Amino acid sequence: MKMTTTANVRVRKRSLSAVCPNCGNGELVEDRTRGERICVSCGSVLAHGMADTGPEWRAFSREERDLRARTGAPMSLRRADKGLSTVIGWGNKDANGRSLGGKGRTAIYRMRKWQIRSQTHDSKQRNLKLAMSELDRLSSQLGIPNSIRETAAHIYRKALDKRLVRGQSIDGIVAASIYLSCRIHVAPRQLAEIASVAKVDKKGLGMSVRRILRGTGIRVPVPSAITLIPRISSDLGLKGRTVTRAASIIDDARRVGVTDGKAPAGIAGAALYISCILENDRRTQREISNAASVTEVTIRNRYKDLVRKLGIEMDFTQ
DNA sequence: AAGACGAAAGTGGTTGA
DNA sequence: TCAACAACTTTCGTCTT
Repeated sequence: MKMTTTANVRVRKRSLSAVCPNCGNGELVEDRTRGERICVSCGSVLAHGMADTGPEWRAFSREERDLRARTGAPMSLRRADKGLSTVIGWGNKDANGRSLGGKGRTAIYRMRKWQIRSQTHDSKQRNLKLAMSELDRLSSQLGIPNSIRETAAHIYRKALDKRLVRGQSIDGIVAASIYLSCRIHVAPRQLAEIASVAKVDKKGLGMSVRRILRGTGIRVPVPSAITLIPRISSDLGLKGRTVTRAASIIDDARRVGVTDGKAPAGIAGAALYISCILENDRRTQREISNAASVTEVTIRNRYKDLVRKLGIEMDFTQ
């Protein structure tokens, strides 16, 4: 993935020329959830992998976090206690160091008791700490923006509450939460993509995803081929015209009903392959299959299908 | 030599009895 | 629970550019 000089991107956002260098007209729009800048008229993705505004450091405990953070405490679902807990110490002394007498002591006992009950202390907190640090690590590596991270954290908490994490690897459930969160934000990543970064295999990840879906009753939109187009085509560095053409091919395909039951990535890859040829912006089947995380064979099968069923004229002589 | 093609066998998931 | 099934993958030999 290309990295742009991200430091400048955000600061100079307003002073950017509003004209797309690809199509010459059109207006540029920043899509923060995907970390991309997009031309509204031709659809070309002009920059991606934009600044990750999260901290560049990692921390494994509250103490480390507090030590490293250079700003005040935000309230975030991604912190094990949402950053809001108060701790009552164990000594039977008051603020001046004097021992407490009988009455004060029983009061403190009572407060301590309720405080401990109010945080399902130990195991859950420990679990969340590990999970949230893994969540940050994974999503940084995948370039997942904060909004999607928060949703992922929310999903993880839900899973934890429903005891879905018991007996499963924390990492696996975290990865699954990220996967689901991406789908909810209609910025789908594929299982294989996330599995390659997480310490779980694709099969295990899929099982965790279904476990969460079943256990929590969360509803997520089914990923469609069209939502995969921006991601795949920006990896390939395609022309804007090629991208929009691929999108319209998928539109047609859906109307004709060619997309049912097929892997969205296969359809997306095939549509891109076709529009690459039509727009004379050639990419090999291998390049596309890599970007779409499917095999060349699948690209071939799908694109034959599409060409046949949509009656697309393919002219290879150009 | 690289890319495209398609056959054959294998895999994991879904469906229906 | 099992078998049948569709979609997809892997592998590999062949053809095309």
